[in-house]
Amino acid sequence: MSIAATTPVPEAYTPRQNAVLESALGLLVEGGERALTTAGVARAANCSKESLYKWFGDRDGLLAAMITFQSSKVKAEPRVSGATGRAALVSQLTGIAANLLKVLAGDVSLALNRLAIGQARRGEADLGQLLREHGRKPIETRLSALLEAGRREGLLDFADTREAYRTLYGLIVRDMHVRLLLGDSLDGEAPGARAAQAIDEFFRLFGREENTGPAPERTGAGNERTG
Amino acid sequence: MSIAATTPVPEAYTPRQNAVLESALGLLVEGGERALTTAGVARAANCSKESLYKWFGDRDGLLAAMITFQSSKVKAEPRVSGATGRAALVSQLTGIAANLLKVLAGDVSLALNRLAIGQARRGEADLGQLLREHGRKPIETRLSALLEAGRREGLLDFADTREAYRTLYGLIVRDMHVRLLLGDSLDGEAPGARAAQAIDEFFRLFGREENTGPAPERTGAGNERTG
DNA sequence: ACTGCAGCGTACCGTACGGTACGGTTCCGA
DNA sequence: TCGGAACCGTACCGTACGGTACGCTGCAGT
Repeated sequence: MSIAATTPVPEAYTPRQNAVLESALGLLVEGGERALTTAGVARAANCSKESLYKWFGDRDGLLAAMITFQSSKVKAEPRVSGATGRAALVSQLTGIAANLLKVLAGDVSLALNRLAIGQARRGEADLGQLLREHGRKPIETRLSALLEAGRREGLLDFADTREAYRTLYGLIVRDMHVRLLLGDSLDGEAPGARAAQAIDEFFRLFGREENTGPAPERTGAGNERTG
Repeated sequence: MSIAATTPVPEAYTPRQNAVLESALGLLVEGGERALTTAGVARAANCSKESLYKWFGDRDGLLAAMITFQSSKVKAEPRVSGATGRAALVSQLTGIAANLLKVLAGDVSLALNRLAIGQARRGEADLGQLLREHGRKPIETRLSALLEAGRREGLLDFADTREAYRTLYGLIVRDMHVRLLLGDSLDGEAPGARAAQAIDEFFRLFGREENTGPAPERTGAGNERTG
């Protein structure tokens, strides 16, 4: 409950601490949570347990620091380009979608999500909230901004941004994330192809046909799918 | 690794063992995995640890038994009605979707998924595989059968059943499952409304418009293809 | 009534882990 | 050169947990 409070202010760690967090993440990606013992982290990072406790205060503090550290690494997202038009919107959405799939399927992301989920209980959800805040909020804000821009341009038509975002998320990710979390391996499922298809489906649901050229839905032209 | 092998054949437990598994599930729903100690289960179920080990062989065996037991409880699904036509298909799909949402959001399901996910590692995924086998496979087969029936009736149009199923799953569940697993609480999001909307969206993607009109009874009519 | 079995409750063991303490070393500023 | 701070490595402590052993009770079969 005091995860956000244990770290007083710094929020940015020294290079040495970053290295320790890095090897801790490696340890987590390998053997899972049970491999993430304080002694193990100290041994893997060539540091002392005493330093660990001094820097992160607690084992939970270490876990929280690992999450914020990892999210800070992924923050290197480029800004949205100012281009307008349907093609630009589709391109940007597809890029974000593919990136989302790639991130979600990454080893470190999966390990951290497994850690937070395994930790979560009914009410208390320490790491889960932290992970949602640092991992999912950014994606949501970026996608939502893009959707609303598309709506302002008259390319998209939806009432509730959050609802539209969630549907888009569902079309992109489907059950892939939970399957991966449960240990399944995604067979083929190239991120790029899936992203493009999801964006296409999203436009068929929320696109304004006047701007899409040959309106597919009303004319019964058919929605051919390629599996 | 020997989860499926530890239980020799029975697969069905005595009432006493069922009661023990029930209280173990209750213990898991409450305090999470760390509350699920062998001593705790024995105390909560008024049985001895020795009996626990005799019945389930191992702590992992107990966990696996909890999963199979819980899935056997949910197996009380009614068969599909033989009714045909678009309305009947929509009704059945909506019912299954709402039921899926309700099950996924259930306390026991969430607790077991958290347990299996927390346990899962890169390669090894003991409980995860078991959960996928007993929890997700049934839903997939039922929904897939329904989708293919709709396609045979000319109500739906898709090439790959598995792909269509996954998109439907994404439309229904979206990010709700992972959010719940991470400890978030679904704000409003009534299962019925979400299910109906998801089915509607699915039909807008994969429905054949020619048949959306009043087609009340169509006993096994073929696929008339226009154009 | 006798016997054996299933099961409860408890005690016990070994290990593993979170957390702390301590000595030794390096490095930096005075 | 000195003092101290940071830190490494290791040893140590208490506890908690998985797993086993043992004594006792109740019940079925004969």
